[in-house]
Amino acid sequence: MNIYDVSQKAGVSIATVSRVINGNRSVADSTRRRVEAAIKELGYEPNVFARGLGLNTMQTIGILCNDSSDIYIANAVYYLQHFLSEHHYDSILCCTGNNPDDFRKYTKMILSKRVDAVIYTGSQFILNHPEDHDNNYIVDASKEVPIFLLNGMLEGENIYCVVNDDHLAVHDAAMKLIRHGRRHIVYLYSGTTLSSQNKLSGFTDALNEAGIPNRIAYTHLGPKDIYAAKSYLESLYDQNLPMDAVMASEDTLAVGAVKFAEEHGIRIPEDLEIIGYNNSILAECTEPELTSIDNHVEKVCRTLTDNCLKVLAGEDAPHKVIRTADLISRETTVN
Amino acid sequence: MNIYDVSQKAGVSIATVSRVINGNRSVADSTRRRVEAAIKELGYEPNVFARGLGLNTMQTIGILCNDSSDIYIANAVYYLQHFLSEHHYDSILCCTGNNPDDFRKYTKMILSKRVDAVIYTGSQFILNHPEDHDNNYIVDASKEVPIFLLNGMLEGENIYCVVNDDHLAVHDAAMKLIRHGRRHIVYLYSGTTLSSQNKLSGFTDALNEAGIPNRIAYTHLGPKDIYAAKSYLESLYDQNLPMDAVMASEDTLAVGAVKFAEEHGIRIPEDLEIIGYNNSILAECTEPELTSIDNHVEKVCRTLTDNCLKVLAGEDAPHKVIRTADLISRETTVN
DNA sequence: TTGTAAGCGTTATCAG
DNA sequence: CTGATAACGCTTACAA
Repeated sequence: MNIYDVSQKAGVSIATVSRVINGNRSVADSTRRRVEAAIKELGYEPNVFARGLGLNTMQTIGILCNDSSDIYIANAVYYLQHFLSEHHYDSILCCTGNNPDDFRKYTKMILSKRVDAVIYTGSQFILNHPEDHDNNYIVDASKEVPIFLLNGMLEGENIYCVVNDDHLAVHDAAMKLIRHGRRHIVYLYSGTTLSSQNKLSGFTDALNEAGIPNRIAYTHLGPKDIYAAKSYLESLYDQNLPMDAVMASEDTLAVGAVKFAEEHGIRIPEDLEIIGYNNSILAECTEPELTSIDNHVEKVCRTLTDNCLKVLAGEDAPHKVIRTADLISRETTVN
Repeated sequence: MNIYDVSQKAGVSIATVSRVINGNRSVADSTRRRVEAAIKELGYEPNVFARGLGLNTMQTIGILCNDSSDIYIANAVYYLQHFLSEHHYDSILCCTGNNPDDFRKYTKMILSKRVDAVIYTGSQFILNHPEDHDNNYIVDASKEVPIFLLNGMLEGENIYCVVNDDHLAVHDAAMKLIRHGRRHIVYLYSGTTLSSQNKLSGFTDALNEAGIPNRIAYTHLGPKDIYAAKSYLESLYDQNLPMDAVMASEDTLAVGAVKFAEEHGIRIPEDLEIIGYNNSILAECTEPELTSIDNHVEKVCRTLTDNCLKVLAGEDAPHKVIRTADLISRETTVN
């Protein structure tokens, strides 16, 4: 079953069939109808390989992420795939893990599949040693296909970024705590990605602006470490260090803070306010429920895929979109 | 840059280059080395489209799921993609939603991409009205490529299933509660999938075996409805119906049960035991932490991909693998 | 508006 | 063991 069968059935040449399939204008209406009927009747589907050979595209987008089982990433992947499929683009998913050496490897792999674009989901893909040309793997890739970064920033002619203003979000949340009179705020974070750094600097900037001595304690934990967060806070507690609020770069870490407070009879939010990040379902699981920063994954993904579709259609798109996140107040903060 | 360039550089014909690329035995070692050197030097990568055209395969597996943002599914997708990529298979991800009409549509779509196999992740793909030939869309697909069902059961020559014994897991967990003296167990569940039905019947069978009048209350909620679960329990409570344990088909629903108990000053586990399902991270977020049934997603996925790779290599594989789940005891049950 | 025919870059079948 | 050469199924100048 191929294009010849259709052409025979419709009594036209394969060129005409091809034109109909590709929505080419110059086909007489009557001919078009005849061909469409033949296609339908035979249940014909063009061979994607042959099509790809001719067009050098397969309507497929490569989605790279470090770990699609992470709640935040899983949501992002879901929305990306969903929005792209609305426009008849398929998604090839590839998880790289967190080893930067693998970023280049998987980028090459996905490019070798001749995807039409690559989406990097998560700021860990942006490495921080410019002198080592660490990010060249992305720049190189951008010479082949347009590149889209979700929560990553990189300049480049063929590179398009959508980022959350993590700095601002954390800054404002910290300011809120400071206005509540909190002076001993612990910041828990994980990783050293661009996003992590922005969040952290948002926090320290807020303290500095408020003239609070920047002797806050903070540490570096894994992204899923509820218990590491809890025991870190316990170690501070055991040292009798004052602590009246906790901010976290991930909801998981904030969950650890809730557990810590509960175990030590510390009242939330009276004695300890807690703010998480991502506004994931975890924020609704704890008691009291977590106040958390929501960066609107769905909208971010929509913006990114809109840009992607524009670029693929040959239109212009902004190289840099900055979105703001919102604080969702629940029960671990005052008010 | 194509196979001709390589052949020229190596001073051989394209046929020989092709043989080297495909690991064909009948190439002299010296020739092979020469070709490999040329490939390396030129950084040549075969064109996947042309390759696909010739071989009619692209080393790609289609993964269908209803919603990849669901924690359980996200984990499954992660492991599937990961294990397949270890064997140089790429994954096309496609989320169908929960409308059965779309199952056929997306199946067709993914088949039109000429994937080498299709994996259906989740039991909702198995519909329950045999008289309507509801599942023919899978059977039809199995005529084109091998089909793998994760947590779904369907007979068929080219269909391979890996399922958890949900019935047994829930049955045993219920028995445990009964042994603890619980007589008023509420079962919360979501959906009407095969898996849901098995869980439910495991529950009712246990009650029957124990001679407990099967006047348990249970209800039908969305899979992510923490609050629906909570308010459903509240409605029972308001009616003064006795209740000394809650079992749930999803951790989210069990989280709702914890919230309910907390709000009404009901002691866990003394007055109310609670058992969730999936042993997700949610089980670790509540206080007390949830006892939950773990069905070992990673191993299930490993078994499935092992089978898949075998079948694609032309080897035999079992059409039906049944795995057992384990109860992970935490703080919402006695002992 | 339509058809002819030349690619696209492989793999696979023959001969040699 | 190696090389011509015919598929593979489609797109797209170029002609008509």
